[in-house]
Amino acid sequence: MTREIPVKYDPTTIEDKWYSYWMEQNFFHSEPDEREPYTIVIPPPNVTGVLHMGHMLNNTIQDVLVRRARMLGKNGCWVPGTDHASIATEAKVVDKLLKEGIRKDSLTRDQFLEHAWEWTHKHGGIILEQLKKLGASCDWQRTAFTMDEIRSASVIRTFVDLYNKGYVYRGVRMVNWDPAAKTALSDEEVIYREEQSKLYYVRYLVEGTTDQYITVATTRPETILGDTAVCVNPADERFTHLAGKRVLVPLVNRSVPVIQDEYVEMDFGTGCLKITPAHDTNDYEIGIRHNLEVIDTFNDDGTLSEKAQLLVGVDRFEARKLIIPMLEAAGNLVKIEDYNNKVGYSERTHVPIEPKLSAQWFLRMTDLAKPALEAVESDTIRFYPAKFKNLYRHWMENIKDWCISRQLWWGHRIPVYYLSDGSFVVAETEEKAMELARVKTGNPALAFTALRQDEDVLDTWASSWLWPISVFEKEDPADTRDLDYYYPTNDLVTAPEIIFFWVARMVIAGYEYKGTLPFRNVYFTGIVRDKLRRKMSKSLGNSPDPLDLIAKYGADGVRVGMLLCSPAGNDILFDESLTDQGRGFLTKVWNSFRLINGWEVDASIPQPEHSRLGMEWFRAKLDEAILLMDDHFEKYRLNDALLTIHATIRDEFSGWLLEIIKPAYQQPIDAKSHAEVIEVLDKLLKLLHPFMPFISEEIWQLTGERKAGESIMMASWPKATAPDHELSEKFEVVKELVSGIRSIRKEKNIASKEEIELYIVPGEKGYVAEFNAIVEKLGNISKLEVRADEVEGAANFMVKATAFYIPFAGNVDVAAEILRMEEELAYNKGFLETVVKKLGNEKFVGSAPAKVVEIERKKQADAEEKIKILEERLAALK
RNA sequence: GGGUUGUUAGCUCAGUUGGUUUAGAGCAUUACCUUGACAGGGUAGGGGUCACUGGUUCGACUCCAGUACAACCCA
Repeated sequence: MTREIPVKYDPTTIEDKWYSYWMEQNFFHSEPDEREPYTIVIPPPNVTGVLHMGHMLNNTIQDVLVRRARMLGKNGCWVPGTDHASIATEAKVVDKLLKEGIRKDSLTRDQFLEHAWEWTHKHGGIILEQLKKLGASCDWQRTAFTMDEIRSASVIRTFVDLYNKGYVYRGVRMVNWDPAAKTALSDEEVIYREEQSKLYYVRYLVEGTTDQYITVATTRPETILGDTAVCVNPADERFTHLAGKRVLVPLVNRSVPVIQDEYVEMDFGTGCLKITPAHDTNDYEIGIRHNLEVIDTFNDDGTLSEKAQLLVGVDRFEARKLIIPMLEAAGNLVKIEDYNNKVGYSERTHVPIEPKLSAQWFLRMTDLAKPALEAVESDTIRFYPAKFKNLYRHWMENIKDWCISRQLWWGHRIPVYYLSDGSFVVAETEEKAMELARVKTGNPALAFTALRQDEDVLDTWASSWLWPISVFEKEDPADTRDLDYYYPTNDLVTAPEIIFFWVARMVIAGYEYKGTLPFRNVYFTGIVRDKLRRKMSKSLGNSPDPLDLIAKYGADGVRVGMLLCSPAGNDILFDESLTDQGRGFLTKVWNSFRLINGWEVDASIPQPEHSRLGMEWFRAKLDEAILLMDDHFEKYRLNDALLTIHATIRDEFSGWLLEIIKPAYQQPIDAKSHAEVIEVLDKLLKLLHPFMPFISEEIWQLTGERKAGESIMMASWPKATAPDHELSEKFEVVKELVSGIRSIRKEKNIASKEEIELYIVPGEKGYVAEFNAIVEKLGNISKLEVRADEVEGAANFMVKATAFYIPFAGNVDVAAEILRMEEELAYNKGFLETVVKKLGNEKFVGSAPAKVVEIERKKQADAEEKIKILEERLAALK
């Protein structure tokens, strides 16, 4: 059945061909049926984003999992979709409009949203199209978007429900304020950077004195104008005399108390801390404890407000420069020191964050978090690797209320409607809000214009946390057929950096709204970094374009390249040599098939003994590999599973089996061996398919008569029968022997084509002749003979306690031979010594398990025998 | 400052209840093979006192404590 196939494997055309075929056959689509479901929801990428290396890794892993699940007979469903990414997308749209000369504040909310939707429609599908190139077997008919109708309705419904249950509240809190975007940010959206700054020492006059001062150290002298106390540690004896006194704030001469709080570190700065409750999170907490006045001296854009009294309207950084000479002139500046501190920056606008008091919507988390913590603690939800449980627990136990409002337009607008008196109602729609408002006011004629909806939108994660539920919802929320079938999902594949943003919150939402977990297993991938350990990012320009990589190495090559080096949770240091390895393997698989494909089959010749033995051994080896892979998959050790099939194909199948059964040049192969090798190849391809879907499909289609609509992706995962471990172990000795022969050939310059003779002098346990046929073939041996004694003038080597001799033309270098044997002897003696020492220890023999002691005794016997033989042979040579 | 995790070959990493011939893989490197599937190959080799110091144990890369260094998370 020789077919014409190309010498070189061309991934591009073959990958496009099979992806189209799978799509036409609708293999990726899933509908509920009687099979066990296997569900993954994609971590939705940013709708206006493009594919980066992190997505490649993450989605390759998901594809591997879902493809294997289908082959195991499960109803595999991988739901794709995108996320509206409120702040990131809005920032991009604002930038784009600015380039067109349009300022955001010149537009109405509706006009701006029109631009945002236009942008979304233009860029929204790009990333999903890119995933197709990778081979992702997503159920595209289920593609969801966090801002489509169904998902939006779900978000709003949830907000109203949480409000009605008392979890949502409006509060004035210290938030991370982005003065450029003029919005609050969550803690997770702030990036702290080490920065060189100054520590300013400023003295405050003690009230009622003319020469007593207390000196504080601060990095932000411009906030002095908002000071409402000076704080010392109660244990600090240097300041006990000041307790209860008051001091005057420099420049504005406000009288403020000296308070005592253990928060102050005695050995930092002067041991005195100025307290500005409006502009520092810790100061705010202290302010609450000591009932301090709060003076907000900043405007929303970061300039100083009327309340500052001085420098009104000046930007905060300009104010810092200007206030120093003012303090100096007033005689309050003591000294300035260089200082390194960490400053928070906005992840999106890159300006320093201003801690600011602001009215925001919050979600009370403490009660909601309880079942979510329990689920992970009890391993109801499993983390891979498990070390992330610690991180999760730490966060959950110290959980803070979640600030869910954002001062943006792009997102789900908060369904809160204010009345003219400042009171409000919360409802899913304006109409329902109106009803509530009419009841509330007792005025059935209340007009719609009397209601004003909250201007803010919800944090994006307030939609993402519903994702495992909302992707299965229908227009009619009562239609729960899909949700009932696919939920809880099975596996979530994501990055550890969003364990709080997303994973924890999904678990919370799952328990609150479905009463059960959203997924059973969470697989944390690493971060893809470059060789210098920098995270790969577009802004750094250190990331290759994934599509270029696919074009160059093939999707299969890229997938394998990434997985080869990525144990769960470990960062991967990406280098093109990895994808190069992937491509190398692709070529190896192709050439192995090309070899088999090129053989003429002759039904009249019987199966040679070496082929019969080789096949028998390989079947045992393959069974071992299947069991090992299943075990690796079970433990989510995907790269180990890949390494197993990689080694089985490259080393065992191509390196050993094919060499064994390969007919002589231009000779046909017997029909039995041919059929058998196709059979094992078929299994190997199936085991390979989750990792390399394209080449496995291409070859599988060529190895038999396939009907239209057939595909390896719908084939069954191979099952192992009890492997013959004894056989595969015995074969390892054969490998050692063949390697020994190859070494001698190399050492003595004997060409592989040249036939040689092999003489065997067995040790006490004798020589197993079972595999002689294979040894003869692979070693190109013309004569194989077991003897009782030394062969003169021959190269030799040992495997275990058996000596092998190969006569050759030329002189034996006796001196070199002696040297080599002496080295081997020394090694064995050293080894024996450690074993004997161990066995000589009564405590060891007494307390170690019998099995372990037995193994040690066998080591001893083996080493002693080998030493004996080596000594005899050395004596004979000398 | 608090927490978490790590430190094994030149590099990136395995090492799965402490014992499996005195530590494994890939890459890189060295030598040979322009072989009849595969030079994007093949064959054979070199390379490690498992960060350091103690402790537990008959036995420690593995468990415990401390030290040094690194990364990440939180403030």
